[in-house]
Amino acid sequence: MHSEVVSSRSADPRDSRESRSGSRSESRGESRNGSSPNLDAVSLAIIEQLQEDGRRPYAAIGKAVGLSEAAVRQRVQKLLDQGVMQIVAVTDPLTVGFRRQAMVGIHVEGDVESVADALTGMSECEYVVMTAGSFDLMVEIVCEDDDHLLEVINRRIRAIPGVRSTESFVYLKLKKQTYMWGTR
Amino acid sequence: MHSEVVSSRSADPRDSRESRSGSRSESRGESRNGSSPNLDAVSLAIIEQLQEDGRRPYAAIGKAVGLSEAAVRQRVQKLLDQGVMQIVAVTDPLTVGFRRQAMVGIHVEGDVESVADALTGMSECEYVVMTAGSFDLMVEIVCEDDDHLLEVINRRIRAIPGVRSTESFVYLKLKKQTYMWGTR
DNA sequence: CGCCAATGCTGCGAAATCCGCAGGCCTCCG
DNA sequence: CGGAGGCCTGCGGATTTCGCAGCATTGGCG
Repeated sequence: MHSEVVSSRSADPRDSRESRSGSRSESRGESRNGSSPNLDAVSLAIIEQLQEDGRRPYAAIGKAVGLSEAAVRQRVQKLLDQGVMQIVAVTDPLTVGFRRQAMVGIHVEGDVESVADALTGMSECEYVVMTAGSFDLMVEIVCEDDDHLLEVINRRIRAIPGVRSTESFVYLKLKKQTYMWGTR
Repeated sequence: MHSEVVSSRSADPRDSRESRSGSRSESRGESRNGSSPNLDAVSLAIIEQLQEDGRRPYAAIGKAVGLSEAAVRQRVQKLLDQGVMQIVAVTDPLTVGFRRQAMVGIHVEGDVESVADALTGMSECEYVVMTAGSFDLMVEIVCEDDDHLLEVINRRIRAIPGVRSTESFVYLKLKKQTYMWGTR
């Protein structure tokens, strides 16, 4: 994702160091079944606990999964360091002042990845994915208002070399947004 | 990396309701459609801190935003209760065993919302949004493998009454995924 | 104007949690 | 056999969380 994994301990405000774990390359992962690092049932259970409440105490998690507090702490730290998991605050864009969202499908000529990289650098792009199908790229955009949205799509995205054409899907209503995979 | 997992803490997280007093916060809250959160600059700064590290201690946050520990704690609790924010673990689907993702555009005849509701009930649908444009709905799907994906798209989604046709965009590579709304 | 209720911040002990570290088991090789 | 590495437990001490009482500000109202 290009962003960083946050470390959890700290107690020091400027301790925002991040751990670099490859993470960018394993999305290539086609490896049948063997790709997953060390995710046993216990780690999965820990993740599940933290999906319910990212601030749940280690001791409570340990009781739920059958491990000591220290063991849970070590596992969580490892999952964070490895980039398998992040513990973050997620918000509803509408409630924090972004009133226009859109999905944009993009047709590319030439190198798709370079276009994707350019999009990745734009702060308004929350989500950039290379796809198979009639679009080469799909991008989710979060803007403050219509003017902002127009400017991003027409001036910025279409100005990227290699972008042949775009098609926009303005959000009318967000019906569902979860982050619960791994718990099914 | 990509993706994530989350889930709400306790009761309904989507409890988006507004506070009655239309407080005139100088930030970007703004009402307009009813959901006006009273988000001032300080709450935004708190959210920003928690987007970097969901487990950051209240005292550290307070030092960063200029508030006491107790005040930060009260604000965070309120943001959680109001459903403005969630603190959760997010994971990379690939590392948790989901190897196929796709965005599906859907053409609907008849009532769009009822189709959307049906999709919302499917656990494989992580993201359901009603859009303006050539698709009426866009859905993100997370599956374990190709068979699973095929079954979801061809058997389940197309079986929903009102679905006229679908177009799939299988993910080749996820380039970016952030949760930084409200921090720009 | 004064009063009252509501809101939001601070400060402060007590309780709970986090954190580092010292072992104790295992397993895996050389 | 011996040692290195991985993972767990247990344990104090430092830190953080939690609940509550005070205080200041704001807005409604007679």
